[in-house]
Amino acid sequence: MGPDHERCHGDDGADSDELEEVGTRTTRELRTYGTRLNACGIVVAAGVSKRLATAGIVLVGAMQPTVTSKGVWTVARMADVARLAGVSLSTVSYALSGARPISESTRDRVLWAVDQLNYQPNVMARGLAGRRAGFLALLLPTDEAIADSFMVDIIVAAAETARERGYHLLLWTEPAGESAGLRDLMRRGLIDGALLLSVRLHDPRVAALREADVPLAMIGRTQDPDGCLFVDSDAAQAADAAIAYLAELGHTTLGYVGPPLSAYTDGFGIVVRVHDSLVKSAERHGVRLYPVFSDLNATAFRKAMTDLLAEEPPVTAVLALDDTAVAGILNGLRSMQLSVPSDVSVVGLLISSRAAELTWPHLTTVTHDPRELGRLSASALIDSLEGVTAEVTQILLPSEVVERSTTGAPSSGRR
Amino acid sequence: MGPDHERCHGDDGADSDELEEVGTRTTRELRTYGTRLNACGIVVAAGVSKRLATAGIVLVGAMQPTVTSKGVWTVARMADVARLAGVSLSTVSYALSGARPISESTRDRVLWAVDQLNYQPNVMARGLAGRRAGFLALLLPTDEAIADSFMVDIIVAAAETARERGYHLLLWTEPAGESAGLRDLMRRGLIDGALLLSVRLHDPRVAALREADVPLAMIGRTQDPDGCLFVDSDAAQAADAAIAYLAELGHTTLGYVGPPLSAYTDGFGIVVRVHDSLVKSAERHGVRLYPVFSDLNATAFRKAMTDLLAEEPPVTAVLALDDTAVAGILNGLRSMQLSVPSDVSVVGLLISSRAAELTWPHLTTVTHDPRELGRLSASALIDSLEGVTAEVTQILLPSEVVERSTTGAPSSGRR
DNA sequence: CTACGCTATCGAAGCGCTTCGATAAGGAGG
DNA sequence: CCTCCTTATCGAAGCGCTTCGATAGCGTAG
Repeated sequence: MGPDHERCHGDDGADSDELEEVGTRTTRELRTYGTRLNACGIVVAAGVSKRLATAGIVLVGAMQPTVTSKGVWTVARMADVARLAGVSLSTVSYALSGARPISESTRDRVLWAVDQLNYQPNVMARGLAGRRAGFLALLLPTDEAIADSFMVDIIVAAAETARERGYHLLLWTEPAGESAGLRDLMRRGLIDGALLLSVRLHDPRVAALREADVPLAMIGRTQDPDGCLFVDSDAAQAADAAIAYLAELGHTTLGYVGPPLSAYTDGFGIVVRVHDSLVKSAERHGVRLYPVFSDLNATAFRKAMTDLLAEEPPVTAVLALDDTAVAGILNGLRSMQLSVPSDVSVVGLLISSRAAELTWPHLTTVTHDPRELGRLSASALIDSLEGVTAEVTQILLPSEVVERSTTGAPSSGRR
Repeated sequence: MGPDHERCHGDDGADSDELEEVGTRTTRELRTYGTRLNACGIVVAAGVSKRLATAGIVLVGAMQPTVTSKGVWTVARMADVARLAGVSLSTVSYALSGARPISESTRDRVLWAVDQLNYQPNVMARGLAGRRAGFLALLLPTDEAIADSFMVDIIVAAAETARERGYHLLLWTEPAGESAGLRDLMRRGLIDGALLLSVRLHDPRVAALREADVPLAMIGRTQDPDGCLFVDSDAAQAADAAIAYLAELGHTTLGYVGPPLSAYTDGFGIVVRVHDSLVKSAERHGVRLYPVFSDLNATAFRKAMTDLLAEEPPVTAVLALDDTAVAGILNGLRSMQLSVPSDVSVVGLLISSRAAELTWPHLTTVTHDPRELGRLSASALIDSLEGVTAEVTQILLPSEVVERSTTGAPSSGRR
């Protein structure tokens, strides 16, 4: 490793001169990846490039996907496939892309040759020549993130899905609210589409992408996502499920510890939607709901809990959205000598199981698999890119109650 | 959005026919990104492509980086820069890459033109023509991950660093232990180097990459990382710092709740190194250390704690490596009616602050900023790619004690 | 039997850049 | 004053693919 990979760049530049024609194909055509990947040679029927010889590579036989002992390997190009299949370059291209009809027999031969040579299309060449680049960007705001515990899962799932569908996932980080770098990215003709993480109600990235006509899928959604593809947690359904669950347990007075007011003004959609939905659901289910907004620190949480318990009647169950908030609430209750769930039940909304199991007692949550967010958004974006669906996919993921150890029936005689 | 971005692909194919020469440059040369990015036009002095006209775009003036109201924008190519600077294409290339000497005055003019046109080199073209692709792959095992709470931070930091240095970060997911997909990736001539996450002591990915001569940097390290670039947590130092810290508090009998034995046999380097280092450090500091291996579930953790407290004398402090383990231990202690830290102190090794603050009491940790892992590894890899350093960078990141609320002096009279 | 329209395939022209050999312009040495 | 170098710049040939127009072959209708 180290600087070694540069070694064979000191090319004497004379390699193609002393090479004879081999069939209809010059050795130049058969050139190796040696310039790029040191010690990688292509097999030539007769004549050994000086460069390869220098690199100590012995070339034998015809173009085969053989990997010799010394790490010498061959990289088949489309021309090799065409030759082996006995068709022209363009036929191979069409056979693989399906852009024009190719007879079944020809296609079979091409596919056979592809398989024989273990051919992998060169991404760069494809991107340069065609309209499709084969890249999706995953736009990741760097500064903060609400619902943070979902992040890794979303990312990994999106990457896996992209890969399965033949795309590459590019990670693009940028402070939330900016889109200058993103614009550059787009002008480089590099990406086919973008996946937006941590979408705000008014997200400048969306405008930038739409203006440049880069197809995009939001994970989350803006205030008015009309005509724009998105996959989001169904906040209304989750809120309703949570309230219904607590109501069923017998709770009639609930508290909701929401994020600090700044999260609302910053335009985190999920925060706003959960809040509104909780209020509506509480009404529908005939339970009282006291929402408070709390900063994300121990004192604030404790104050929030004190306030909620000072209501008349006091709350018997508390809901929270943020994983820090949940930990803080449990912490606050404990320091007030109240036990969970016998004194107060706690429910976390849209919290990953990873985080839920780091609390004690383990947190009852109303949530869905965060991987679905990554998987579905990538999938929908690719569908739209490839014209599989004519419609704009908009998905709201329903949540389920995962009962762990922070919830129970309200204590009858407390206070 | 949705299927819209495909609209102008229904190209009538007649656009270049009716266009006249403009200066020395045909309108063909000035072609737009319209095929790729619908509704993006390039400004032509005379003659409007039918395709652009159809898209409702009005073209005026000369090639300028103007972004008109309707989202019409121009994408400068190197030829545009060359023309504006009054030099040849190759001169621009050399001026930008520095591959050949270019006079200062010329370079200045080129840079001025680049700035004027807001030129961004096309990544695909550069990758195709040159030896440098401009991509780094971040190899992410999909199945599991020890030290999981570091993951997002590492990923984001690596992406940011790559971007700052002019590289793109590609996310490549693959089940740990496999490298077939990785091989394909490399044969596609797409990546310049790879960043390996969750490296095991014997990691097949390393062999695959080295065989293909793809430069790589490990985040973590294999058993024998000789000659290979890596950035890893300094397990020995962290272990020693933890032991020293507890010894200083007055603890003389410590427990270590290690991951299940399978983590050792699976070859997670960090697990093995922490274990060994703890044992050595304990000896050096003259304290007793009882290591136990525990499965990652509540019963197992409780059993582990029971065992440790049954030692004679019983342990007064417990160390753990995994964040689940830490939560489990705190949980177990609580269910045994023992309080933290007055009865038992708990220290987490290499646990992110995010996770540390989800526990209650907040966990004292011995750790470093996980972002450093991402930042330094990306940085070192790029340095080695660009030949900045001749040496092989191998970094062991030191940790610091972050005292939160789970540690204190041992209670004198317990039990 | 010829004209016509299809379909499957081919050839060639790029995509936007890097890189290599060639060349013009000076400077030094004879 | 001419030759030989050196240095800065240019021109052109690709990189490996997609795509467009052209063409050969064939079936069908006139």
